[in-house]
Amino acid sequence: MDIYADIRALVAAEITRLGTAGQLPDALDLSGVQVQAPRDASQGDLATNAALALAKQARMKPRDLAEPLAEALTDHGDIESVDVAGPGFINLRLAEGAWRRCIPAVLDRGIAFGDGDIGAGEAVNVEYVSANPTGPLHVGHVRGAVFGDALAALLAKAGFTVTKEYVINDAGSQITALARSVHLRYREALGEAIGDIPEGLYPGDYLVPVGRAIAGSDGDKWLGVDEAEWLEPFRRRAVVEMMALVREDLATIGIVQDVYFSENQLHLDGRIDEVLAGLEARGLIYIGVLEPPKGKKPDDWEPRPQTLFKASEFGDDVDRPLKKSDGSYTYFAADIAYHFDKYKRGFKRQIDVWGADHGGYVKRMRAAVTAVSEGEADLDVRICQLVRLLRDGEPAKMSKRAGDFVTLRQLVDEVGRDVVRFIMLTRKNDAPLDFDLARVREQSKDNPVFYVQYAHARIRSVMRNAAETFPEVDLSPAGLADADLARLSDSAELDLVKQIARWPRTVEAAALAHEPHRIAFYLHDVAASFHGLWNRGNEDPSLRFIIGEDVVLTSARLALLEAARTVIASGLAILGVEPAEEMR
RNA sequence: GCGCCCGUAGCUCAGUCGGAUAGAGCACUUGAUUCCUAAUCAAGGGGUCGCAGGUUCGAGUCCUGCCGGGCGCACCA
Repeated sequence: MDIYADIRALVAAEITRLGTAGQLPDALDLSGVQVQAPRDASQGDLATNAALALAKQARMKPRDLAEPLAEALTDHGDIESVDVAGPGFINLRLAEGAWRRCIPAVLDRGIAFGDGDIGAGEAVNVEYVSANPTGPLHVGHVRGAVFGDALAALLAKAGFTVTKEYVINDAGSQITALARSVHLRYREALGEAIGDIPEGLYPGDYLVPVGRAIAGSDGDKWLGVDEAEWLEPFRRRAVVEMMALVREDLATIGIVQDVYFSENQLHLDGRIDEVLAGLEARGLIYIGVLEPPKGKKPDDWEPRPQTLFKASEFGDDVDRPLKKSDGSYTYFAADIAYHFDKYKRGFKRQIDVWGADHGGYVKRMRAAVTAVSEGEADLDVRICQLVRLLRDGEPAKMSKRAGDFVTLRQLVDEVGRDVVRFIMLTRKNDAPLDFDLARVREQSKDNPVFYVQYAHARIRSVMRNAAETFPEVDLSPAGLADADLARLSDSAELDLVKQIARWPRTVEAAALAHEPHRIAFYLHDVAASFHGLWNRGNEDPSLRFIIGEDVVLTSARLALLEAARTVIASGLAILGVEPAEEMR
């Protein structure tokens, strides 16, 4: 149940009814009508902008529209009072009982409370991480990984059918460099002194076991033979090994994707030719010469005829090359084929999660998706800005075992998986993020992970104690659902009830905006309400949760706490963070 | 030079498809422990929402221009 949606439906029904009855214009477009909580709670529980939103098309003054509507709403049982305020807002105060009804609903549904249906089962593809398979994941990958994973979970909760995908860039020249690096390590494993790793190859120690493994399985069969012979097998073997490494890394922060898609397969299957032929047939490809970039002309720039895609017809600034000067495909061409493949697999909604350094690539990719799907598919690209690693406010220094970067694993080893995931989601994706290794391990409210976890653990603790006080009472969610909730009458208690009631709407809004960080902020707010309620008991013992001589009151309060705990667990599940049972 | 993103309290940031008197944490001041971790809470002060125009009943939010910062900028992936 979503009380916001219920009241909006009620408002819409009344407008329609008044239209039919001739008191308001008929057949108004109600799409702009919203019901939301006013910023200032003294104005009421809920407010609707209906009169303001409809004034123009109804050709009426907002207040003239608001009056009859307010009058009509007064009759509804859940609505205690109605008044018209400001330019034409209709402020509603709901009966306390209407709010309290969400508590048994939460207890009944558990963490499924908040599951929505705005997705209506529609297929969405979320592609994230997609790091080049040339080594372990590093901190630069983590934010996108966590963001994409949480976004996928959020969309699933909102009722979309989500596929989580990783595209393996296993076709480019960096894989050739990787294969050569592995071959060096292979020779090393067979006893050769290889000296320093040459410039342009991958120096990281993580390739040592790969070379050793090949030496173990294949012996010396790749020694002293032409590169032409060993290169392809080494490329394949190296990619397999690196992807195993990547998946292990992802598993440490709880990420398992549904599809790992090989870009190389697109080349092998001739799918790039295919999609380009389609574009060519529609006149969207031509041979042309691009202008040099203004203000920053590369030294070796020369006019060069290339195969170009008319990206500028679909909103990009210039047309984009599909083939390199040697005639081979650009990465962009492969990416077009890849996104076309997703479209053919049924994804009209596609989301790509990229790092900040790919910002300049967004327009052309969106243009290409529009072109190949003939406007049927929509691609949203979410750019994750950089993460600055700090320690007590200073740039963090960590040993860099894997070449020249800090790995995901080092980060997880130091602060733990839940902290990594939560902190990465405490900022909008398009804002830079400071990750302070010292602060996130503090057990204080400076640390939002701790703060939310603590709220959950505290509620668990209350439940354990209540079970000792009332051993004969059924304190399970099902048992508490029958509690006499009319006993919840303190304003701080009702505030928490109202916050819990906002959960379904929070999920819906965050999913539509593709903004999982809103979940993290909501959870922080719920935790704050709970901690506040707790401390009310310090000031006034009659507001404590466990009242030894009053099992009915205690049950009502425990029902509220269990609902709050459930919503926190429900939100943490989206973020991929374990709810804590106790803090030690 | 061009494109994208960001600019909100001293600091770090929220801000609901445009809504009412712009919010939270930190820091500062003051206060609160018989429940169940004070690992928390309550109260107070603190703002030209970068600047200037525009759109409209209404703009932190949308549009245009400028200022400041980040990222990117033929054929790399």
